[in-house]
Amino acid sequence: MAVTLNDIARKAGVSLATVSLALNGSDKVNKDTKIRIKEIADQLNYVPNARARALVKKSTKTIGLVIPEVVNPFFAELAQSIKDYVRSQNFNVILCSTDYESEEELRYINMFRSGQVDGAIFACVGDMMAQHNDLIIKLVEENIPVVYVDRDGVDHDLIPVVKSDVYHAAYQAADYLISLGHQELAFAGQSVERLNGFKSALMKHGLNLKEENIYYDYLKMEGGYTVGEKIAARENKPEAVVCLNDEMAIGVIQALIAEKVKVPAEISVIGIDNIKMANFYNPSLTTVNIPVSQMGEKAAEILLKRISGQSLSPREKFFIFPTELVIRDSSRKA
Amino acid sequence: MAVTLNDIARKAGVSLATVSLALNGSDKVNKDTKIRIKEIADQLNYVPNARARALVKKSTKTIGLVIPEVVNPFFAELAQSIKDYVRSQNFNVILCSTDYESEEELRYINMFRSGQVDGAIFACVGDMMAQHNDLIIKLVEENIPVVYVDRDGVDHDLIPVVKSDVYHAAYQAADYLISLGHQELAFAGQSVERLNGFKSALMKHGLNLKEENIYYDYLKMEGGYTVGEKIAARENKPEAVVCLNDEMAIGVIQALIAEKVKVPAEISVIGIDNIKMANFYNPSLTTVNIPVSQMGEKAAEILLKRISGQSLSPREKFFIFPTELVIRDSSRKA
DNA sequence: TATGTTAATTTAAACGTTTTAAAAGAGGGA
DNA sequence: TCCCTCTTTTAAAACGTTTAAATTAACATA
Repeated sequence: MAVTLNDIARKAGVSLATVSLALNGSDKVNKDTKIRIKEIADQLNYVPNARARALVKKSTKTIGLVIPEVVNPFFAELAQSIKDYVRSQNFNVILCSTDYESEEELRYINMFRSGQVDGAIFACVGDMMAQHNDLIIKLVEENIPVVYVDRDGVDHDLIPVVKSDVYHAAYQAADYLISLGHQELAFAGQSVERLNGFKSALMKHGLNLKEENIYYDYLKMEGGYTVGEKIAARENKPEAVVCLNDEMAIGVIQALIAEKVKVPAEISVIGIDNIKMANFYNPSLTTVNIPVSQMGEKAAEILLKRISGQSLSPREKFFIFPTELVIRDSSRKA
Repeated sequence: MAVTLNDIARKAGVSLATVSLALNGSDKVNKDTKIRIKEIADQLNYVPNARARALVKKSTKTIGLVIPEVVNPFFAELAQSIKDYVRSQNFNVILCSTDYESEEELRYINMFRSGQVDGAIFACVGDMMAQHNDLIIKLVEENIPVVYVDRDGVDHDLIPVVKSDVYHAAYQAADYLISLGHQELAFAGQSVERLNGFKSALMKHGLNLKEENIYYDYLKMEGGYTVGEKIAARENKPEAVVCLNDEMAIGVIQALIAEKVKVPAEISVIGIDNIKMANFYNPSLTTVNIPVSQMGEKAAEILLKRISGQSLSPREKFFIFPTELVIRDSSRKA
């Protein structure tokens, strides 16, 4: 159905090889024939068959991106920035969302092994994903470069990692709240790294953390909402709460407001990520900025470097971005 | 580098064809050899080369999805639902975001023509995109099925369209506000169809629309914000405003609040889409629900039907979803 | 013994490119 | 005429599958 090199060759009265050469701009073919062939190709509206080309060139000009879900402002922005960079280098991206299911990630890994992509970025979090690390290493050994974004690496020499300093982000958040005079802080969300950063800030100021102030709830708005409800129901409430991410923070605030607890008058709430919504929420959300777009771009850049066979500088093998406190209206002095 | 059928054949001492047949479960090959071959394949960790397979089977088990941007709750949800359905049928999706640029869409169309996908869904809006309709028809004629989502179709028999009744959605929004007793209504956003729905509601109630009450601003939160500012600056403000989508509505409200205009006490604001955030915003957003997920699933279902060569019922060629008013806290009686 | 049947395996072509090595053609000089 | 060089074109292999058709082997039937 579709036009092939052969069709053009027949029409131009030359061999298929000449056509291929001509269209690829080889200087071995006569100028006039080249022009003639190009004209015919245009006229027939020829588009080379990517599958056939990929088969012989061993390159698909496509990368895979594995994220937990698109419906998540953080990962959406990550995806966007990766796509933007990669696209500027004439690559495409196959978006693979796992819905936090380990099984799904496995399917994607196999798909990548089947030669569908030239490389892949894994931005999937979660402990059960760690079990795939060896499979992913196998991927790399089969010459399909991989870079991790915000996922703990295995062996930096095989798999570069691009991260933000979320430990420090949580530290900054807690430290800031304490500097406002708050003494009893709560933490919402399940993330060892962030919880540790949170803890270390308390420790530094000689505050101790009660078990009841840690809420291991689901990392989305709904999870935040239930945390907010639990807090609202307590007699002696914490003075401030650090949330794993902005979505949770919004959920927490929403629940508190619904239960007539004033934010920030009675409780300060702070998020992490600085998604766009943080600035448009009401009250606007104090948070810690994580430079997602920059991270995505960096990861993409590193991956394409790897794909084109360039070697990486030591820094690029473990690239960590700093975070920054963004003060808005969901927090205030004690 | 990667393991091929040939490697397995050599190791098993049979021909390549037998291996292929065996692994594809053909009942022509002897039970024992089949088992033996499968064992060897497992042991070598064989994954068939998708490019080669695609070349001969003329099917990639992949579809393309064209949307304006991932960083947009509406399209993110659409993408998610399409991916979910398609994935359940063992297809993958290449996500293509155009950033509202016509040029980008063109590149994607050509990529689709190159045999990268078995079919495509176009959810891209915008007038300048219409100029690609003939190219897209060419795509279909080359046997790459296409379905449109929320994009005006050209010829229903070639390109099925899945829509929601946005005209009616805007009508519902305006009609509801009028029923609350509001007389002077504003509209924010550029969408002929929605504006027309809005107008028809006014007309039905004998209200006339002043030119100054139409704000043709950008369809995102920032756009909404500037609309909000403009409204706040006016002496005689409209009593209520219908926004093209929830994002704009949030922007409008945010600006109004910043300018000390109370929502909904002084102005009612209503959105369209019913994104998740609408429910978590503060005040929670009155809006008109558009069943994105259902639309995505339907579109995917229709596309896969087409790909597998099934014919469509007349209804499937133009599938329109009803919308539904969702009353929350950003609107109230005059 | 010849013939037919069935089951298992293999050969070979095909998919649409790229690319290397070889062939063909055109001049030019001796 | 022969040989050399240079330019242009072509043949053919390769990429890794699938699959229709051909082959082979084993065995039963007449």
